[in-house]
Amino acid sequence: MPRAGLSTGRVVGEAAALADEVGLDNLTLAALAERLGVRLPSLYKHVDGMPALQRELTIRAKLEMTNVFARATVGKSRGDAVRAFAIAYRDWAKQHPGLYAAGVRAPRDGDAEDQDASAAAVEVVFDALSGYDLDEATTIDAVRTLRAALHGYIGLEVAGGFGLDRPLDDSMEWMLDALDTALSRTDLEASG
Amino acid sequence: MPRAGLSTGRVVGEAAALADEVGLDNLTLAALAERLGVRLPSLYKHVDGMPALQRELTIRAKLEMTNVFARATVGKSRGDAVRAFAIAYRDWAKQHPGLYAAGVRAPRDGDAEDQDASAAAVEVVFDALSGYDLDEATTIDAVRTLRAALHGYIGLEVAGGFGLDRPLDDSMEWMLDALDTALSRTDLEASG
DNA sequence: TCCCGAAGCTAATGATGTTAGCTTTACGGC
DNA sequence: GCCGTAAAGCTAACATCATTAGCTTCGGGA
Repeated sequence: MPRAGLSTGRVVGEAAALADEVGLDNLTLAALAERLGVRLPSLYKHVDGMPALQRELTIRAKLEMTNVFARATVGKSRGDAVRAFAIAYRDWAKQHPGLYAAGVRAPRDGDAEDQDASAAAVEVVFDALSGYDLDEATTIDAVRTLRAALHGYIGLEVAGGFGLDRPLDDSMEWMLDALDTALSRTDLEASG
Repeated sequence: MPRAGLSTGRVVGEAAALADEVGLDNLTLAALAERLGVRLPSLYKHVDGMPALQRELTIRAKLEMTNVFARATVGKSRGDAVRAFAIAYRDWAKQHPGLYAAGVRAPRDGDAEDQDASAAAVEVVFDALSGYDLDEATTIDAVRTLRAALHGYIGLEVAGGFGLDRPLDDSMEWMLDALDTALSRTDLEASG
């Protein structure tokens, strides 16, 4: 009988694909093993159990998001950067719902690799807002607001929480306009 | 041996308390039964399994939130109403993290009771924003934005996703100011 | 060629959710 | 006050899942 030829990377990759299909909550080692054509305990040669697999997914998600969002916002600033970031964020989250769910988990204390991945992802948001010339405190406020708005919007959207009769794109556009308005106001105040 | 004297209400109530303590993801019928001083299968006399229990929690959460938020915003309007709503929202979510997590789940198609509870909760947000005199489409945009901003903020906050060196209250305040600014701007445009 | 490490397997264990069917309690009707 | 019945709670059994232990075998490097 030939070997399956697994590796940690392949196991995590298939786990991500499976999570996108059935939801992160329904990701199970049993289904993952079957998908890989292998018995369940064999997975332990590549991944140290379910909690460790979830952690791997979290880190992979953060790294991918960092890349995608950085590429989407490069060369843009202010409102353009915010819009490009928002659209990339939403598209990626909808294409990878399981991995996205893994990506919004906070690192555990002392987990340096996860902490680094998180910091890099937040850094992209900082960069996207750098064109507004905000002071330090306001920048943090704005980064938190943008992250919260997008995270909440996506969360409610994929959960089906928006039942009202109006296109979701339009409301997202209004939300981004509102943020741009607030940022420009702060910008003027700070420089005036 | 005397009876435990359970009821559906008591079971769901203890489930909510347990979920708040250990997290909704870690809520288990086994622990719930032990907490109630009863064997696990006995729970099935009052609740129709784990999925049904989660649904009960979802509905209970929406009803409670509707009451709390309505009471918090009564007699207030515009920025005051938005602030009061936001504070009540955040306080309640932090006091009831498990129940809150259950409360942000969308109803399943055809589940009239859950749909009604959801509609009532959204209605409170509409009422809170009524003082801005927005047109219908803008109202929907604003309701979605406010819900998304708060849901995202709470989600990131309880997940420990905000690692930066600035008080969380201050950033929330900035976010609410930004929204108020946007709403007042729209207000002026619409009436000017 | 040999050999050793890693890949994958079987077997066993414990936790959980679920169903079936039994016993017993408590309450309402007589 | 008694008695029958519906509901409450129980034991037993089973399926699924995660995890650990220990075995077998493949495959590349000395």
